[in-house]
Amino acid sequence: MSSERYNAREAEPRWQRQWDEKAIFASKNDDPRPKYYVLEMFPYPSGRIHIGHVRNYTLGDVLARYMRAKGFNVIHPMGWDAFGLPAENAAIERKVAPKQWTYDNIAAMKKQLRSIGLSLDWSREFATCDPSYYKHQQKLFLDFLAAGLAEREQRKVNWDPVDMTVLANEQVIDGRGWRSGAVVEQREMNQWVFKITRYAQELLDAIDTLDRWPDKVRLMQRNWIGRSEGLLIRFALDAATTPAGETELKIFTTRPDTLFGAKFMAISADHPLAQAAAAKDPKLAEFIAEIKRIGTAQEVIDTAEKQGYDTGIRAIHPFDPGWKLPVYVANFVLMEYGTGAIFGCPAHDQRDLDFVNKYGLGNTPVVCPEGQDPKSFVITDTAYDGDGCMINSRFLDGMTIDAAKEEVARRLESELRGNAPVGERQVNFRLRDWGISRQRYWGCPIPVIHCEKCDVVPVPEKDLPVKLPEDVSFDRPGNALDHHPTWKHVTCPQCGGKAVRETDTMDTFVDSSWYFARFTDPWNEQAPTTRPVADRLMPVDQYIGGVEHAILHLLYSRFFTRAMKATGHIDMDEPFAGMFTQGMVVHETYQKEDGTYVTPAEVKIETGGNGRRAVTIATGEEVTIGSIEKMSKSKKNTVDPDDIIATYGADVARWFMLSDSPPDRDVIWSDERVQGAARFVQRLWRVVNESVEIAGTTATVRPASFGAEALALRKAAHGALDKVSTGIERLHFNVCLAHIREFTNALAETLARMSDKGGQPPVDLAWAIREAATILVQLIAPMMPHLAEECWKVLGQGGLISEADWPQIERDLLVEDNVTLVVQVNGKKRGEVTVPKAAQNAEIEAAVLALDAVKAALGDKPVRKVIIVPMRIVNVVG
RNA sequence: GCCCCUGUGGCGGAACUGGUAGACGCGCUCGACUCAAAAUCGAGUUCCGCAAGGAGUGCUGGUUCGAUUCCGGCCAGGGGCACCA
Repeated sequence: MSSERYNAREAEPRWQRQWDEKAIFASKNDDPRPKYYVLEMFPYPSGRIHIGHVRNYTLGDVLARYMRAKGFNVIHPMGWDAFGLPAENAAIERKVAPKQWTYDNIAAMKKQLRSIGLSLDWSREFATCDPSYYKHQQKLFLDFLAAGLAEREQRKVNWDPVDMTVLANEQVIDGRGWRSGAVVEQREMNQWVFKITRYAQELLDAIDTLDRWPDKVRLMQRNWIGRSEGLLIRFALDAATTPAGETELKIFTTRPDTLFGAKFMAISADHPLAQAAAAKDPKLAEFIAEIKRIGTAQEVIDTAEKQGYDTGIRAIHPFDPGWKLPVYVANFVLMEYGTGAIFGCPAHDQRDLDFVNKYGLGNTPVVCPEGQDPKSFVITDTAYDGDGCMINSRFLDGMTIDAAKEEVARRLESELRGNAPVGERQVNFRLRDWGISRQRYWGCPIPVIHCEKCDVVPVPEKDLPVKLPEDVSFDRPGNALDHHPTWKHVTCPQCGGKAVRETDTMDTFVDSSWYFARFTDPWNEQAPTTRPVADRLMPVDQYIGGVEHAILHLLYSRFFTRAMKATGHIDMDEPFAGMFTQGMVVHETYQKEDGTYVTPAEVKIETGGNGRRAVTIATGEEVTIGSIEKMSKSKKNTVDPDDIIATYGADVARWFMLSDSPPDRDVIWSDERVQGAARFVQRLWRVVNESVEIAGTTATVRPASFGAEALALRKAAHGALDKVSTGIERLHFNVCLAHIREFTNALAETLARMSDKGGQPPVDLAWAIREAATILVQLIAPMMPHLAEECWKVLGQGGLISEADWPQIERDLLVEDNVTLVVQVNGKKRGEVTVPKAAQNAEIEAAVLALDAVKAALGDKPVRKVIIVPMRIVNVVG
């Protein structure tokens, strides 16, 4: 063989330098071509790129490079989601300033990203911790505040008394703070919230328009928003039993049909009525305190028993003034949902049934399943929540559930007490407003000032950004910003009196809720976006990231885009036209006999006829090959992108990431398969070089006609081109790669035949070989750009393949004159016939019935029917 | 508990709107080249069977000339939500 092995280690940095020097991936906002915006979720600068990033960015890069070749102005930016807790932890543990730590990490990771050969537009880069970014975020906050989309609210939060900070639910483990281990308290605190609930219905409805989003994500968002329709009912309270001033109790129910099965009312411990009653009843006060102490942490909810305390208050049934219902304070009623009060219908709700069975309140079934005799229908310890016919319900008897719901709603809506109707149809959402206050230093400062006289005063726009101080100390737990000796002390912009800054910073999810819009014009120093530019470049055409962000990040971004529209920063509702959730990279685990894990780099896989075994490289000790799991430090089943690139090169890593597994499923990292990718790199290199050796590079005139062999090769080339093009557009990369390999095999076979014959190919075949090799290289260019550049040079093409146009498909070549039809007898394949495409059914039938295999399969049975599916199949029914 | 998704060779997976199941790759077996190894090339590889042939897409019914694909029931694995009234 004349050609040398392809040397990725030498070639890759060389091409990366060339791309950089020519800045070919930097997109311009005045580019007249149609835009295509590809975005992968930007990384948190933890210090190192992990293999999941490599997958994420490779997927996006294939699409970006393809769309660029198709003539689009591709926007493919990258930045850093740079605020967050790890920087503060580093500051505490390693005595390095959060800012320093973050920017060092960014520099290191940027270098790693470059080594992957991604076609990123670094001219648009920013980090969310840059004051030039968060300045605009503060402006957005002020605009939202002015528009009533940001508010201050009393909220219950998880408070870690040792670290002196609010914790997210995910940071509370078994009721304790994840870092301090302290028992977490529920505290009422003043929090800044974004009014996402104002868009609940809109966010829900618009999910239907997101036709390029995964169904799974859309469903998760629907469930998260959690719309339910029901009836708000004002129960009157028996005056003799209630604390002063309380005359009614509002409840929300989705089952007004079961109103005649009511046995009790239950209210949350936080309900005002409960508070009022507790003022007079020390035992109740104690009960409430107990409930609050236990809290509502996940663990507790699963195990805690339903508990209630009879307040002595009696509510009056809306359809029967004489019917009194006891009002309990119950530990399972949430103040945050509905009105914080319910009526209990034990026969048809399991939780209510458990409750009455504990307190001996009994139950009355009001919905009778079909085929059941109402007289003998009894509920003991399993509630019935199915369909049926109303019973024991006076004027509702005999109705369906739906009719009964309607009737109750109709009657209560028209019944007035005071000036208001007793019942009101209402829609409730599970979605809550988004609390954004965090008692953290390393986040975007909330630009408001608290003045004793003027209350909350927005920071004037001219004073933005409110910059984070850099001389902070992390000696004490809690918010370093709050501890800073001078930072928070300011004069009030309104009255000039003494005032303090808000020391809470924004949730880091805020930073990532609009970065995609900022990428459209990160150079604008005056405003978050440049309207015409943002309107033209948005929405993101294809967004790619992990499914773990299916709800929060994507929902917040959808809200933010609407809020930015309402405040005039952009003119659209949906930020992401296409969304793709990629799977994880997983790996086998290896365990020594003593149970300790070993990294893949430390083991060697031995294969043989009797299976695979793993031994350590150091000692040869056999280790157990364990389950395939998400890569994690604790299981030590990680691979380092740097190692992979150093050993095999970026193209191999990229090719591997794209092969075999569909991008939305998990991919198993396996060294054998990585080697398979490496083999393909060399094979492709050989095939291209051989093509050039056999067919030359000199451009020749396209022959007027092609012989059979040349034509076959051309058909393979254009067939592959067609399939790979549509495959990339559908993100079916694994199938694209299979087609590329098939086509490579076809070209290699043609070449092999040529060298067997030992001669020069005829001009038509030489031309076809050159064409095939060129198309092949262009097909792999989005996936393996470095190798493609190197091959492009070998092919004698000028310029960079990264700047070349996607080849034109000659559709004529995809059309066949003859079709091969599969022949079945009674649904079983018995043979094939090849007929002219224009053949009439009668001709086809005759040809099929003449086949020996068909005659044999039929035996002496007569032909009853012949089904001919054009272009596909013939089925003879005997 | 509620909702959703997925089950195809030894493995990852392919199969357009019902129309040749197993493309492509990994692994394995045999062979060529080599003193040898690596690399490369060739042949084979769903199962049963020497073969002819038969069976086969988690199991089980159904619709259809024909089902991996559509419908019903079940089993297994994974995910989301979860005192949501």
